[in-house]
Amino acid sequence: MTSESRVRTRFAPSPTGHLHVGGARSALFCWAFARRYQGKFLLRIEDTDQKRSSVDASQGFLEDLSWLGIDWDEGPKWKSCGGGDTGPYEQSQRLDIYDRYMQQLLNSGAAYRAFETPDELDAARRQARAEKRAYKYNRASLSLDEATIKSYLDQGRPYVIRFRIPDDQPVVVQDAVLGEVRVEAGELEDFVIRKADGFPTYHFAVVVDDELMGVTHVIRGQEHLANTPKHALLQDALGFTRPVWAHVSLIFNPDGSKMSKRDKDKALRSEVRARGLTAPPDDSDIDTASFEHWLADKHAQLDTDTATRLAQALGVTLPEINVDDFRRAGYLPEVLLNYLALLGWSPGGDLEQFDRAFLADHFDLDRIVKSPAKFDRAKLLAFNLDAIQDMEAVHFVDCLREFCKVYEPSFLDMMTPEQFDCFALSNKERCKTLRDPVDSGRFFILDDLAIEWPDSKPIRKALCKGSPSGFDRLEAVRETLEALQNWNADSLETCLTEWAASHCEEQIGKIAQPLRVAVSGGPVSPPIFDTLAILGRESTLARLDRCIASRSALEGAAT
RNA sequence: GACCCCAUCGUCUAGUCAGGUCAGGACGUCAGGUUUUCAUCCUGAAAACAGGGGUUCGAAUCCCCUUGGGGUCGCCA
Repeated sequence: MTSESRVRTRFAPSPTGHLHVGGARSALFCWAFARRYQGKFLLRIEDTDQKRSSVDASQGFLEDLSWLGIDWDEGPKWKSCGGGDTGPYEQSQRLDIYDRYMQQLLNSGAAYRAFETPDELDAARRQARAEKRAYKYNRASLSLDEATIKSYLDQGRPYVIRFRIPDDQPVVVQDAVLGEVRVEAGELEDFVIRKADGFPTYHFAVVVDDELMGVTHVIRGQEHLANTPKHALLQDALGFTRPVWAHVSLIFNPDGSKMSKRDKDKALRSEVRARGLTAPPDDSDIDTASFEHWLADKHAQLDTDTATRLAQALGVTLPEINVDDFRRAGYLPEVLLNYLALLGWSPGGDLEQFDRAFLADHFDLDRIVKSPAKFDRAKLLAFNLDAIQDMEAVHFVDCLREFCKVYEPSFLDMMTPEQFDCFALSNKERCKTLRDPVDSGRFFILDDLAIEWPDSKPIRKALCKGSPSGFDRLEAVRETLEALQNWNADSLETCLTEWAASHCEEQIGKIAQPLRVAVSGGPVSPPIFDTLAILGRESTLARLDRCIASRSALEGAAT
């Protein structure tokens, strides 16, 4: 491959909301393809919608991308990524560039000014719909004479610029995954390339930027397939070279609906409607005006924090759809990356689990799957488990510590570093996510006085059933524990195994489970010796005593 | 509705481009087993070429139709 034909790919998100998994997969494919051919991967922020763009959101994208390990060679600067000399990489900074090319099209007659108002167009669309006709812009402004146009301009009438679709010629585009895609003449309408506010539309900006940034391969979601003929025509009119397109199929929810970044808002809105709420719940901390606006506009999105608060107030579980959601849920970045790659691409054969380096060596366009894929959380979870089990123990401890630092700082505050290490290690073999240990190990950081033994089947089974019962054994073992010399997992194991030999017919479970319930308030914990070691002698005995003291209440409830 | 895209176990997929192995793997499911709880772990099983027509000695594979699914139809990207 010559240096001129060096691969250059780009990921071009609009900075609205967080990076969702579909976008992440597109970015990953672009990245992998560039790496595979020693090319460049660029990042460009498509912020030509003044109403929706926000600086914060694009920061979120960068963070999400870099968490996944997708680094970009050119684009916005962020840590060690970004830079490059085909920028600026924010479209809002490139307005003068677009205007130049816009003028070129205007001069050649390939584009023209159109003065219809949004309301007029809206009415025309509705009418077409009512008449069961496909709507297409009627080119009314194309036949305006120059004097009229000049007078409109003098009056300061707002206008857009439309691209004039060449007549009578079918558009054929080659797609690296789909093959030839053909659209007959007359199917396309004269689409808008510059909005009334002077900003280019997506179609125009994307074409100009891809050319100027030397993009050779455009890998993107199939939702863009219908736009591609428009882009091809624009490129032809501008004298640009067409890139290689590769349209990747979409990712769906298990129920078959499109996995959309708006799913959270959808879930929230439908709950709000189901309850007939017209004002935000008291504890959601949302002001009424923005709540009403959000409720009325199905395109509106709540930011993550607000959505989370509202979900809590409503008792709704939000679907995981953004990269950040999976991070919060305790998935490992390399696992998400692996799974995402597998959703729509495969290396062939039976290989499924691989890392970033493998992708960078082996990824190619010809193995991208054409059909849409459903996102299977169970499989992701299984991959995450495999990865955690394969990890070096010390690395896992580091990962869990990092996770807690961000999402569960109380675990670090309430435990000594030694306790935390032991806590992490005792969970490594049994957790599927980084969140599992903190969810199931909440009791570790609770005050001893906060542990309760609610009346439930597993608790009664462990404490009340049998003769001797769990309570009987707890009372019997207390003294032995109190007298134990060195309080650590090994000595606890020796001690309790010996004790079980003489008191439980060598069945360690007979004492393990009552102890587990006594110190945790529930039937689940890490291995019992680790659990007691982490808790320490003082907490263990305090919880034991309180549990024993609750005996009559629980036995009373059981009858 | 119009246009475009897609179609192998429940799910992700290998096999398709160069027709010829009991259609392979993984996740999930089910049945056993190991285990101090949960989670692991081990063994085994059920499970698919959407339907119909061609072409061919032979079709998951090539062609056509039907059906089903999806995308797009914005001064969003």
